[in-house]
Amino acid sequence: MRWTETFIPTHKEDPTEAEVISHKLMVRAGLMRKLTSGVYTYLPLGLRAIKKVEQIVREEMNRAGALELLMPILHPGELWQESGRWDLYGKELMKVTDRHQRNFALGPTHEEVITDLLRNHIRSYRRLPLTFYQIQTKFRDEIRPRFGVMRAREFVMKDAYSFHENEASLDKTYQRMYEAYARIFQRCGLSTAPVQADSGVIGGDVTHEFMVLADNGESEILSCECGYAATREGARSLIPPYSIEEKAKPLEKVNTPGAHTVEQVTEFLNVDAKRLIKTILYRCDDRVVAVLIRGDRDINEAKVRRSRECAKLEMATPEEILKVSGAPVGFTGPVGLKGVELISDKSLQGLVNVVVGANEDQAHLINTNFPRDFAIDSFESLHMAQAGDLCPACGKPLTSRRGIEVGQIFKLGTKYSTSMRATFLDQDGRELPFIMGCYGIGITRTVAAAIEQYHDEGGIIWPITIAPYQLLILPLNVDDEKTIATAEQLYETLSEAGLEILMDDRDERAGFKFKDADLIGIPLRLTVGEKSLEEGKVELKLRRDDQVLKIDQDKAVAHVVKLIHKERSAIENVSAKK
RNA sequence: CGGGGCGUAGCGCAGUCUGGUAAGCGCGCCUGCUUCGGGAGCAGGAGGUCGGAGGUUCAAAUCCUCUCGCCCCGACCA
Repeated sequence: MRWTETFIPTHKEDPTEAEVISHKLMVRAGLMRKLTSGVYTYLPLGLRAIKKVEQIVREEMNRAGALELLMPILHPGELWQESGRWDLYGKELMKVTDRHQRNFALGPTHEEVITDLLRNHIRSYRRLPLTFYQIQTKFRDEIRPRFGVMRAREFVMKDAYSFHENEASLDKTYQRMYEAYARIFQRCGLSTAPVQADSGVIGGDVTHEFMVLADNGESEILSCECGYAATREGARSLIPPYSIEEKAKPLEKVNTPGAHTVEQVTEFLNVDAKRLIKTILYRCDDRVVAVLIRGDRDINEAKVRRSRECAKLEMATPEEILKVSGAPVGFTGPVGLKGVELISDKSLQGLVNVVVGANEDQAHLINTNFPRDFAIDSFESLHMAQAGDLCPACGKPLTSRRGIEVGQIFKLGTKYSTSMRATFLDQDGRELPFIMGCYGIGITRTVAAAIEQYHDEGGIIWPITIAPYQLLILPLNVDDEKTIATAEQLYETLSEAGLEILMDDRDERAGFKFKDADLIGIPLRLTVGEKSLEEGKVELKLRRDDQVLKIDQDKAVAHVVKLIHKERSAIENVSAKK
């Protein structure tokens, strides 16, 4: 492709709206433009990088035995009502109505549609297992889109769904996908870490996220030197033990005017937050559950949801709190709390003489002890993990890093097949729900993550496997006949050799073209200029280092082909061995 | 959803408080000359319903009301 015949609107200045480097560079390098909040047009250069990632994903999905199809972006509302997610998915589900006022949703993910397909067409265990995938635009009405394509509302995603007759078959496919994912990200040149995660609204029990480590990533990863790694939400950390060597004192009520947060209460009473119990009321489907946790810790709602097996979990409203506890928000406590389940995080074990809300306006109880003053129905791990907690695998402290989630795989089980009555007949003629798995990769986010990982002050440094072009030919002075003739000839010969080439044939000054070359980050650059041509040479340079290699004109083709091969295999052979 | 900020030329911004030759700057774009190996110089030029609607006024980018869009922070931990 000739620069003058394509569309690469580069910019010298950062766009004001961009915060993170990948967003800035994707705009500056002419990869994309914003249409509206969280929605982008991918320009030719950006689209080429996206297509490269897609192709790698496609190859690896096919290799793993998945079948490509393409599902609609517009989903009938009934399908989502059937699975229960019409109400449960949340506001991110973009709902629309057609001219007949029929309800539709823009697909944020496709479990419903694929399950509907399978239930209509697969009746026998003999056809299982089956895995389908698609690469398609998704829409999620994010509460706050940001960081460009990293948290967009409209984005390209690969999603795959597998169907099985039993757990063993699901395990096998899950493992296969896990390995495919590792290969995909390696082939994209990315270093990723698989971590244990929470399954959120998708559902299911076992799930891993693939993270690209990046300082400004949105997700916090807790990891241990033993190899354990999990997201903050998914971590099963242990809280360092804290016990108090004190005799139980008599229960006492104290006035705590105006103190309705942990901070205010601890300050008012001059006690450590660890000696306070927070009592949080949740509406869990149709019942109310009180969750107790030590004052210095936060609750992991995903754990509560799983523990109570409820579909919808929300904090109780102030009205509900008043009704249940008899006191306004800020004074709830476990003593005398009636009509609710009382579950506790394990962080309460070992506590003596603690502070709790009195279920009375402007009052707390001190020197509370259990089971003397109240009973706890069960002790479970319900806390949000944090750095410094202990590794569930080996007991050493966990450390915190940040990452960008580029892929996630789930064992769904029968969540959707049961609610949507998608069944097959096993060999004994029994009707059973499909056992499912699902597997996503954020394609556009992967491109952004690659830029986060590979850039310098000058711009992007594409890994060659996902670069929009492999080689940039840069004739310095397009008015010089010899220069342009040489460049044209190299362009032609190397194109015939199968290389993807961009030639900067613009009539611009050298410095200008060099700056743009660095900005758009094509991995190899072949500079053709009068000075070197006098010696019969052209100049070959890798974007990622500073060395300029002067090579004989007639050896240039062979050299370039060899170097590209070398660059590719540096990335791809690693994955081949794994 | 709450709070804050911003909408003026393709991009980045000043001007708004204090209404009146305040429609301006830099980059980019067009023409010409010079220059030509890391975002050139000079000269000339094109380009704006000042986000939109309504209002106040002799007069509105500027004041008032409404509205739309964009960005940032926060979002119930008792």
